[in-house]
Amino acid sequence: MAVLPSSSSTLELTISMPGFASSQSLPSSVRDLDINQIPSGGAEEEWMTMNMDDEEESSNGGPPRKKLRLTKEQSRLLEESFRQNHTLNPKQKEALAMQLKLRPRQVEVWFQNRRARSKLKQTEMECEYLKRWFGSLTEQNRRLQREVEELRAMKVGPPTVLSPHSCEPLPASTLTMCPRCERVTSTSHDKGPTKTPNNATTVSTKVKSRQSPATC
DNA sequence: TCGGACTAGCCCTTTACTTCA
DNA sequence: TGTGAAGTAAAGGGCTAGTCC
Repeated sequence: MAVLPSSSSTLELTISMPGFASSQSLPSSVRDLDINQIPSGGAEEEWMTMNMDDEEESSNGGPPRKKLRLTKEQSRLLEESFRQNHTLNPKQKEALAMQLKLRPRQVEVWFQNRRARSKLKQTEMECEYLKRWFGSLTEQNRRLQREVEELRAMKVGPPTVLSPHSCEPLPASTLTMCPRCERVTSTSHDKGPTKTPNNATTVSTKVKSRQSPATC
């Protein structure tokens, strides 16, 4: 299993640039449109207002906000900066905004959205991993149940389970399945050392906390 | 030392807009 | 040409930590 994060806060993802791939198929006239360039054919003042001026305008009953597409270069620089740091201090934000000819608020919002996308991707990957883990545990459980049935059926055979206390072999007839954790135990409910599945120790703490209480 | 007011930054949810199939 | 889905920029509200008085 290759995708297990060591911790949810430290997962590094390689995510394709949002909207970047899809933009490749755009007509060049659209793809190369630079939102920071003044559109030809007038409306210069409006354009400057939308890009650099007071951002409260649209919330005060002004003209409806216009959704802007970031250019490839802006996206590239933002991604690059995001790779170095997932958060920006005010100075970095200001500098980046200057460099990109955007408002600091736009840079801030972009980072917020980018963090959200990153988190979403991470959650999806964790979900996928847990699904697969669940599947393999289910299969393992099935196998163990079959094994128990077989052992019960062949009572005459030599016992294969040792008591953790006495190290004496336990008769198969004394073995039961714990209804809670579905582990095979002896009827004396010995508390021997338990082992988690191979990867269990690397699952995030959230997952760990949902495991059954150590009653078995 | 404690607590209330204020501020900045972040997250989460929602909205608005664009693009594409 | 119309439409729904997906992607994403932006807005707004809530929470929290830090600072000041």
